[in-house]
Amino acid sequence: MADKPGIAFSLDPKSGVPYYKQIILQVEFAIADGRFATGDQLPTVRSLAVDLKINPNTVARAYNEMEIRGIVTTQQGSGTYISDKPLRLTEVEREGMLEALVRPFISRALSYGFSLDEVTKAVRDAFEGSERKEEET
Amino acid sequence: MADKPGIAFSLDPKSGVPYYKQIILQVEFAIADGRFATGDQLPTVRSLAVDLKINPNTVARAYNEMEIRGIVTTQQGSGTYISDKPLRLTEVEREGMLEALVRPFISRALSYGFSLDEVTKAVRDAFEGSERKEEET
DNA sequence: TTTAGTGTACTAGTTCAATAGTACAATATG
DNA sequence: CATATTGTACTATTGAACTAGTACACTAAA
Repeated sequence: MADKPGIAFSLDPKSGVPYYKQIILQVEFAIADGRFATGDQLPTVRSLAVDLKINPNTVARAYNEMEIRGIVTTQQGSGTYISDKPLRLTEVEREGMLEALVRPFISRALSYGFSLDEVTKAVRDAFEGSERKEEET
Repeated sequence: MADKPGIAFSLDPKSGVPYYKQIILQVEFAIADGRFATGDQLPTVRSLAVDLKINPNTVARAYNEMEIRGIVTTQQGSGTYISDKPLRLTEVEREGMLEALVRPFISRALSYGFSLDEVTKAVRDAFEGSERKEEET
């Protein structure tokens, strides 16, 4: 509790997932399971770039996308921080975003012949798998 | 009922979705809502290419991907047909595929702060939106 | 066997996403 | 102000995805 070690970022070059997306995912997961909380500072663009042996711009791109999504806020000269409220959207925006998220997912599930029950169960399982981690905090 | 007019393919060049994927999606949806059934013949590579004013190889690529996925079977000299069983997977394969489909979806939903209830409801809505079309047949 | 139909193979061109290199701008802090 | 630390802008390169052009190979049917 004395120091926040931050989270351990790592990249898998062979995964086919772009570096900047890997960074975003790791931050998102860290927020989801409590390793990052409101106000926490992310590693600086440069330090993370050195750490991961990639270009600062690649880190910056990840941070920028997250800022656009409202996940973090950046202040030049100071650093990048987890947003006060991870997401502050109107109800309409939330619904629109959720629908945009769900639609392609469902269309694929449908074309593969999965039933509503199967999908619902899989969704619940996946959710509970994630929530379990939070309970430990 | 006398003739099968087939489905009306169309492409949107501005959508950003590759042509071959648009074709796949249209076939998948046509299967999902009953406009295509087992054994039906797809338009030939050439005729669809002429129809959509694209290269035969682009159509062929769509058909190939669908064959790999088991959605259609092709026979040179004859044509391309909807598979006997749209998908014939073992239970293990089905579960693996579903999980692979669900996981990234859920991780995004989580990072945006959506609850299980919200997601479940959205999934059900999306599903019913698709099923409704079937009831008309 | 011929012929018209089917899918396929190979090559090339274009576009765009992803990343890096490098220099710049803003801010905190002494 | 000075200077170290923060994020940012601009450009270039690389590699992969996508599509097209064209020629080929297989099959059904006359």
